[in-house]
Amino acid sequence: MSAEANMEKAKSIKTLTAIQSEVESSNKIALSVDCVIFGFDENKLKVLLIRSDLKKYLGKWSLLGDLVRPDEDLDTSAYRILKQRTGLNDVYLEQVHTFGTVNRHPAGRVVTVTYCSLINVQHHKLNILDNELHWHDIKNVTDLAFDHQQIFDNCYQRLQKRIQEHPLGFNLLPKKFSLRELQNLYEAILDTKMDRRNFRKKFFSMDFLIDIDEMEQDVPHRPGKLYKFNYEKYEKKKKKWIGIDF
Amino acid sequence: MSAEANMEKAKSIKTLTAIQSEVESSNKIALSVDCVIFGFDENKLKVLLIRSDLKKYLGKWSLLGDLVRPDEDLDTSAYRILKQRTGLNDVYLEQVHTFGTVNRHPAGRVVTVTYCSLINVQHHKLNILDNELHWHDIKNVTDLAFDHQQIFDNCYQRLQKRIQEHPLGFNLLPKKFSLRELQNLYEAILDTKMDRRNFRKKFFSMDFLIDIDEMEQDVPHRPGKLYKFNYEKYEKKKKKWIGIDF
DNA sequence: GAATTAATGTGTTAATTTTACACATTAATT
DNA sequence: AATTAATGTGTAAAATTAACACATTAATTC
Repeated sequence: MSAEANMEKAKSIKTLTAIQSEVESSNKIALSVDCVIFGFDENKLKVLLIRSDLKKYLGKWSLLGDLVRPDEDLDTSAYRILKQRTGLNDVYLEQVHTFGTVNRHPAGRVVTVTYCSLINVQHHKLNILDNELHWHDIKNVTDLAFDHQQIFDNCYQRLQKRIQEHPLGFNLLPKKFSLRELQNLYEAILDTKMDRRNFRKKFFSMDFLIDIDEMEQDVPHRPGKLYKFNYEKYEKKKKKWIGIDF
Repeated sequence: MSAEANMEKAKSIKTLTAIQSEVESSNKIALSVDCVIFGFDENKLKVLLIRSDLKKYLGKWSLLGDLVRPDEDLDTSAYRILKQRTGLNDVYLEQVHTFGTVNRHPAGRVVTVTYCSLINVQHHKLNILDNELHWHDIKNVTDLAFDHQQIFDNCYQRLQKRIQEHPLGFNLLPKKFSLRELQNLYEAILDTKMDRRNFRKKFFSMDFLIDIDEMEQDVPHRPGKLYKFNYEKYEKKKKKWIGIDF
């Protein structure tokens, strides 16, 4: 390689000290977090949306988001937003993808990091009395503000994939649940019908269900047994599996 | 809910117009892209690293990264960086995760979006003559600058997972390859030994291999048949699978 | 060039996992 | 007491994965 070529190369590869000065310059970008919050109610998978008040998207619904503060970890930011909107902090929350096309936001360049959360609708009803917030049946989620439709689709597909690898669904159910409720949830998320016997077999073989020796109450049919999720056992088993962010 | 409570709520839930003004304010963060570039050479999985010239990390190795430009899509930025470092642009490139703890970078608040790429070392030897760049055996990758060790570990684990779901490995091999080379690659990535017969059976049943009716040349043993990867067929099949970012 | 060596190339069987499928049981309702 | 609609369970077939051994080829050695 010629000296000229090396010079050329040296120019094209930015050094870290160069980056350092750039960091201090105005070479910055607004960064936001958007949360796709799934719930499960009336046997339907729901997503929590907020009404957009931006002129361009007046009347449209959008995801729950906010700018990341300069002194705030990314994950912390996601938890803050979730907390602000739902009052909840002890939930499954996972980073999904970062969206950063130049013109995705009408207010200027905003890169957004998406997080996904699964919460129990029944336990947090009080937090969504606000008119601006609403649980939407995911079947009716279309035409969101900004690129939020794309973000939602991405998260939903990811949820469909991950629920088949990990028993995340428990986060959407009450502490005590019947196997029928569990199956309804899976059928709603995956948009498919499953064989009841094979479904039960599969979950029992996973060995994450604790038989609490209680029955459903006030159901208009033969009550089913109630179970709790064995988080402890799950956490132990997770460590033995291969993967990143269990 | 009382009027006061509603006021309180209105304050805590930031409106989009509020965000708009914030976007224009100084509430911005430096955003970078870091690329974890995997290669395969001498039957070893390698990762391309650059020598850090930041005082704090003098002598340490780091990932290839650069700040995202305000007028540049995130993906575009990743491709630009890859192109700058390797001269390559037509490769598999995938966003992995975004790292954003406050103190991850000594130069200030820098949130970084990680991308992962698989390239063919043989085809791009010329681009890494630069002393500052080096292919590291992944077994010897420890103690990188910044939080790059964590980022690398994350990408490597993800690669291990994804290679089992998708035949990404072809991107690391020359256009023509033998089944032994392919298996060596998988064994290097997954750090395991596999049964040769089952491995071959599996790949043939996938039906992504084109028999080009050529044999290995200049090997010190019985030459094996050479194959090409059927990208077209793979692309077609991808569409039928469930998932996000195939 | 014959013998040796070290790799390629192939098929079957067992084990495991997944799928398909039917009937007895229970408790609420009529 | 009879009816209804759900829960709860087991088995057989099918598909997938795992284990395993020997003949073949061409380069190398003698």
